[in-house]
Amino acid sequence: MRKETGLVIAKGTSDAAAGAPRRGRPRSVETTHAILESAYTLMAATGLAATTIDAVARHSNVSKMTIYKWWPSREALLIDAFLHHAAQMLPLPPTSAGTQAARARRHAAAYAEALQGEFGKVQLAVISECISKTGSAELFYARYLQFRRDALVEMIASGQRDGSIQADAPAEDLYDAIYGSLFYRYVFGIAPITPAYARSLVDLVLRPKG
Amino acid sequence: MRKETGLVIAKGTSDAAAGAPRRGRPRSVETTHAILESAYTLMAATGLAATTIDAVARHSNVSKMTIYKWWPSREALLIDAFLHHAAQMLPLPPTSAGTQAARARRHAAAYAEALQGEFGKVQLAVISECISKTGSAELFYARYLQFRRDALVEMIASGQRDGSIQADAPAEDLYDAIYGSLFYRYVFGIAPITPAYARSLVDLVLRPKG
Amino acid sequence: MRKETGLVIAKGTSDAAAGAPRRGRPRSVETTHAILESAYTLMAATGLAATTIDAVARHSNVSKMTIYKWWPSREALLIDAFLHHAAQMLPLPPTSAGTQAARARRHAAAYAEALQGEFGKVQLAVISECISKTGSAELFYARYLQFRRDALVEMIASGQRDGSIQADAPAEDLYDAIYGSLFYRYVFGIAPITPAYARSLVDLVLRPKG
Amino acid sequence: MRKETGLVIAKGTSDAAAGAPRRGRPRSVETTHAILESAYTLMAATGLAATTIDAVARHSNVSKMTIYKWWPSREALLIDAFLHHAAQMLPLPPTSAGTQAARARRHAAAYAEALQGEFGKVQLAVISECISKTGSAELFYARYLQFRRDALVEMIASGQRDGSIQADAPAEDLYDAIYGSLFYRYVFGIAPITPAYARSLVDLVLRPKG
DNA sequence: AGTTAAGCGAGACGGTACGTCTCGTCTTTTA
DNA sequence: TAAAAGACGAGACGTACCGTCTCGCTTAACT
Repeated sequence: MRKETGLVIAKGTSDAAAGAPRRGRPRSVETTHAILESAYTLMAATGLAATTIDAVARHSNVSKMTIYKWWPSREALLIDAFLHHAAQMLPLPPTSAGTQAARARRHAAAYAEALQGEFGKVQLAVISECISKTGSAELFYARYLQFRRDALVEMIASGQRDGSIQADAPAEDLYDAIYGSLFYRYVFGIAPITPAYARSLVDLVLRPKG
Repeated sequence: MRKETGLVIAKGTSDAAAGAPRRGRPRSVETTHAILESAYTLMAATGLAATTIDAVARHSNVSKMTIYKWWPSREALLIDAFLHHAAQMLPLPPTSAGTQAARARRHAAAYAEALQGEFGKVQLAVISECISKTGSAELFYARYLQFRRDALVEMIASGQRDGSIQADAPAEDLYDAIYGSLFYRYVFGIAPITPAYARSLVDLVLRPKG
Repeated sequence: MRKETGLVIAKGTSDAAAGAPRRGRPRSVETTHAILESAYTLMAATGLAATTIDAVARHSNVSKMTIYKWWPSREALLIDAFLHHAAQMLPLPPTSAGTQAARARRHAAAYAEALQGEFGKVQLAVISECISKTGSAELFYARYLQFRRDALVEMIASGQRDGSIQADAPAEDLYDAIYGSLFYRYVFGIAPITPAYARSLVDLVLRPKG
Repeated sequence: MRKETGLVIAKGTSDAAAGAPRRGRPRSVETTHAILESAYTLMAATGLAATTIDAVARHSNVSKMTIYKWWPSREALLIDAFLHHAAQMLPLPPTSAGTQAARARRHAAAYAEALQGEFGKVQLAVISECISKTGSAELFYARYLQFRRDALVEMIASGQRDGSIQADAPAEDLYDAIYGSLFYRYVFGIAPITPAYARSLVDLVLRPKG
């Protein structure tokens, strides 16, 4: 089992666990945690714009130098802070009972649920920061989304193979139609993203049997 | 009848055209244009982060005061600058020949085409700026997207009524599935947004007859 | 009797009274007064720094253009506003009874008295403004002080001739020693300028007989 | 024993020298010097009005923040810049040979000499700035003048005690009569302040024996 | 036990944008 | 033609954050 899914940008964190006991004073784990917690807290509480490096340093009682030492940029820190919290929050697609269509329905509903809380707000802020700095959210995709999307695409494909999902378009397209819809509505505030809507959307796109 | 579609944030722009000849020196049209053109040019050329109010003032030879007088915030200016250009670029859905499904297909393809150029880049930057400052892109939706979405939703509904579109979900959901997919893929850089993909997506979601 | 002692800088004021009935709308006397009154009021009430052209325009309900039309600069306006009020307030040296020394003593005491009120504050502000803009207060001297100094110097000289003033230095030097002392103490806030101090100073410098 | 005579406004300057080795990066001495030198240079060269914080920052290659960090206001900086230069330029009253009256004569002549150069111009500008901002030049007095005045007053009093100065008024009054005269003439540009005039003034006021 | 390498907090610093302010000029309409 | 109304360019104001830099103290591994 992997402890980290390769998502962490900060240098050194994994090295510490691995092999060679480095010379000098080892990196303080509490400090790293304090930074990430503070970053997440500030993002959630005061919004993205107010989550400056200075503010994180103040809130966590850590010097700016220490932050700059381990994270190359603001978006890197924000992504790490998001992952630090989100990893547990929105688990990978459930392997639980039911048809693949039912599982897809459950996952979409859970995601819709999560979007309505703090998670949605912070996620969007992080994505926005990536876009602002790099022109797109590819970094966020690579570090967080891709893994989840791949898993769900595979789930849909499997449903197509066993006949429980009747839509015959590429599974990627089906996934994007579902989660793209949810994301689109969320970003533009078109309507509240309810679990019910998520479920109806899955049925609309996947056309499950029965 | 108003010429503008309610998209302009800057105060007074529309009042000037309408009725009462105001007292005092009238607002300079060239100045307004210079500001908007400069803002768009800078957004496209140097990116959103470099498109500061100071930079726009420098580039357009306009004083900062004048900009702050007519636009309450940076995002307001950026949206206006975007609209100023985009209005012509991505016209409303065509009223041209063919079934409603064919017209929807054409519009989606045109949008996909546009996304690949400068337009897509700038649009995304503006949306991201809105999110950064206000927490969501509702402002962008209200000033730009809503009008277009409403028109296309009506087109889809009309296709459903005359039977050329077989999908029987609410037209809004169908629209969001199409354009949400395009947006999602674009934001996360999942794949190039080709006109072909846009057309296949329309067929997948709307299930046109024949 | 002279109405104005040639102190006014603003153009046109005297033309209005004199001869030729000019073409077009005549200059409004109330406007001129309103400007000067407002300028003085603001100087006394809010201090010199807050007495901007904009503030005067606002307070007097006169357009900025009108002020700029008649006064070439801020200090010109401030001097005029000061003269407008001060001319009556601190009259020329009294021609009343007593020896020249007694009259000098009385005038110095009256000046000391005046310095302690609003007059002192405004006068100093105007002088300071002249220095800030032109490097010295020569303009203030030429328009206000010189006339008064000349009169008093002559009074002292007359006292020297008739023997009531024993000091034998040039009368200018004696005048400057008295009023320079008062001014110096006032500017640097060394001590309150009391009439008693002014009188003792006159006696110290002039050494009157008896 | 402190080297400085309490004239410096900038915080921390003296603390650095004293005792406790402070934490963090120590304040840069070159930076402080560059700021003061630039401020003085600009005052002398371009006048007080042009000596803005921005201009000082540009000229000294120092960030505005750094200036604002150490000086609370423009006048504070200007006074410090003046003191920085003036301290050497116009030394305290000489302890050299001769009677007290002769020494007073020499000091007055030296002051008159200095007034005619750049020093007089800058000094007056600083005083004017104090008046503009605070209503009087008490700040300038407290930080610069008082110390010198006290020393000279004591010198005059000593001359009175040993009989070399015959004037029997309070020594403060005598000092103010001399330096007030010089200041008055200088401010209003009544006449050039020559060393000869200064010496004759000392004789007029102090009436030295012989 | 002493040395050495790195972690870390405190805080100075140059740079740059922020949003506000006043100045003095300019351009209209109204009287 | 005077005056009011108000747009405008210029540029200083004081603040904030950025990312870099010196310091000096602390902590552990290595000698």
